Amino acid sequence: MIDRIVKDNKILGYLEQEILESLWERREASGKEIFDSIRATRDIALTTVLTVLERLTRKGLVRKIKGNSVYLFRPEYTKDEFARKASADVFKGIISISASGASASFVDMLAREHPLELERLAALIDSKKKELMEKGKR
Amino acid sequence: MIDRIVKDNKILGYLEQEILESLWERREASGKEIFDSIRATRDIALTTVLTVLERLTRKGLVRKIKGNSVYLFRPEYTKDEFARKASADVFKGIISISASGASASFVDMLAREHPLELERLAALIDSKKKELMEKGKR
DNA sequence: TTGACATTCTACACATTGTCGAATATGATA
DNA sequence: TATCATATTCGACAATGTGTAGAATGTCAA
Repeated sequence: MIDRIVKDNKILGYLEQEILESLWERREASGKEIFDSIRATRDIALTTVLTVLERLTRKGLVRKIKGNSVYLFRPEYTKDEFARKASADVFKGIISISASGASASFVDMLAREHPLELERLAALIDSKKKELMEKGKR
Repeated sequence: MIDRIVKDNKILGYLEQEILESLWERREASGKEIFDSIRATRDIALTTVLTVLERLTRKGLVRKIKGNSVYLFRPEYTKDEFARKASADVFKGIISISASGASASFVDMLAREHPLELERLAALIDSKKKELMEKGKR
């Protein structure tokens, strides 16, 4: 039920994310290379990949670079940067609905998916609190 | 640019969320009441509201109850529950892309939107860590 | 000039969301 | 009971986003 709300749990479409992931792995690649990497898994047309690459470029997520004989694509942001930026809005929306619910959910999920990150998150909070206190003083 | 990815920063459509919010405020209301509450702001048709209410019901977010002379609607979840559930999948997706990026972004956003919640978040992490340690022992 | 390969265009299908009018159902009343 | 007002449901349309890919076009070397 509720699952559907989130549009298949993706910030991007499946194929879009697939392609981005492939690009993150390679740092830079031609459309054909991406195509090959995806075709390894499933049947797909080259033009489909090209189209999506084009769309990602239009969205500002991928940069298209003239190479020697082919265009090359590279992600405009690192995974980290992307996660940061892309999630900012989602977080904002969710926090605006319920900050406490969002926190609880986030911690749960982080604990389940990346328990080690809990530590870093705690540290982040600490420094953020200090930062806020500094601001408060001024 | 990146803003667009998140489908207008919403987990739900604008109108859907507007209606849900109105329902959360009222605990329970007829379609007409919701309609009135929204029409106070902008021009909209009754049937539009009814339709969306119907869709929210189908999505399992709202319950439709036969009242005396009219159907009544009430949210199936509290705001908190909703935020928790709805965000779980989004968080999962984002964490899977980059746990550290997600954490950073979350803390930033929380600090900006609900600084007081930082405290509670820190506490949540503590208890979650303890919980994990317990599990570890067993 | 002709291929072979690269790139762009155009298009379709499907799902979601906002938007309503038209049709229909229901209950009170003349 | 026939009628009216009101409530509810149906069916539709437009816009957008995404996956999908064939057709058309461009480009460069032999």
